[in-house]
Amino acid sequence: MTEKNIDLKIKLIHGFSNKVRLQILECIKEKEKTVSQIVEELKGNQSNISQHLACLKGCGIIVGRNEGKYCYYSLRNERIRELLEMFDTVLEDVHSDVACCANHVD
Amino acid sequence: MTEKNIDLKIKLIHGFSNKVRLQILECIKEKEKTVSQIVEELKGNQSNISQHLACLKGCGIIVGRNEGKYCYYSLRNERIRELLEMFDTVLEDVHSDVACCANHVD
DNA sequence: AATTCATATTAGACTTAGCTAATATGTTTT
DNA sequence: AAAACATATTAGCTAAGTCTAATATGAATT
Repeated sequence: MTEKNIDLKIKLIHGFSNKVRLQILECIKEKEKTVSQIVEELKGNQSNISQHLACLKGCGIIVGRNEGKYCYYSLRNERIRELLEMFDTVLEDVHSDVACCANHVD
Repeated sequence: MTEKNIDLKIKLIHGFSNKVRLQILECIKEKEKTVSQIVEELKGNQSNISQHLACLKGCGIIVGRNEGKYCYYSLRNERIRELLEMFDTVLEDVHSDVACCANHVD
């Protein structure tokens, strides 16, 4: 793996490593939604959500589609969905250990 | 997904979202290694590597095994390896999508 | 039992990520 | 063309993550 590739990989994974972003992904997992729908469902701050959407888009995790004044976001493809499911699977394995990771703040 | 579970999920994913940690994982992917072997191979700082190992361990991504004065680290299980491979697969997608999407900005 | 070796921990500086509030851009609606 | 609406961008602040250097712990060697 090249230096450049590992940087891209970090960028990709980083896209998943935030609560708001994970919630956005859960939110649009089944079907595309507009920014305001996401803001509404997550009870979030519009600016904040918009920034996270930009991040997810920049990471290649989601895609945006403009329609008039709305912008619909959805997962980029099926593999992203599979990856999300894989996280859940691994999480089941790992459940108890993660709970005591000292390197993170709750 | 419960509130608590989503936090655990973030912690797990966070474990993968750092260059040094990804390099460590690549390094021990095939077989267990001692801390000093990892430090040597990555040409890294001992303290730094040790902290990242603690993080990976705390996230349930790797396990440590003491043998005398040495400590051997390895991937926790096969699922972790699969997840690592999944990242590469998804990364390829992102690459190829980007490659054939004229509208994409860097 | 003193020294060396392998690893872990701590402290402090530095960097990056994330948040909110304010403002800008662009598109409909009136 | 003005107002309302949807989304994006920017600025400034705070919190969290990461690094290095120094020190501690604990096992093996002498």
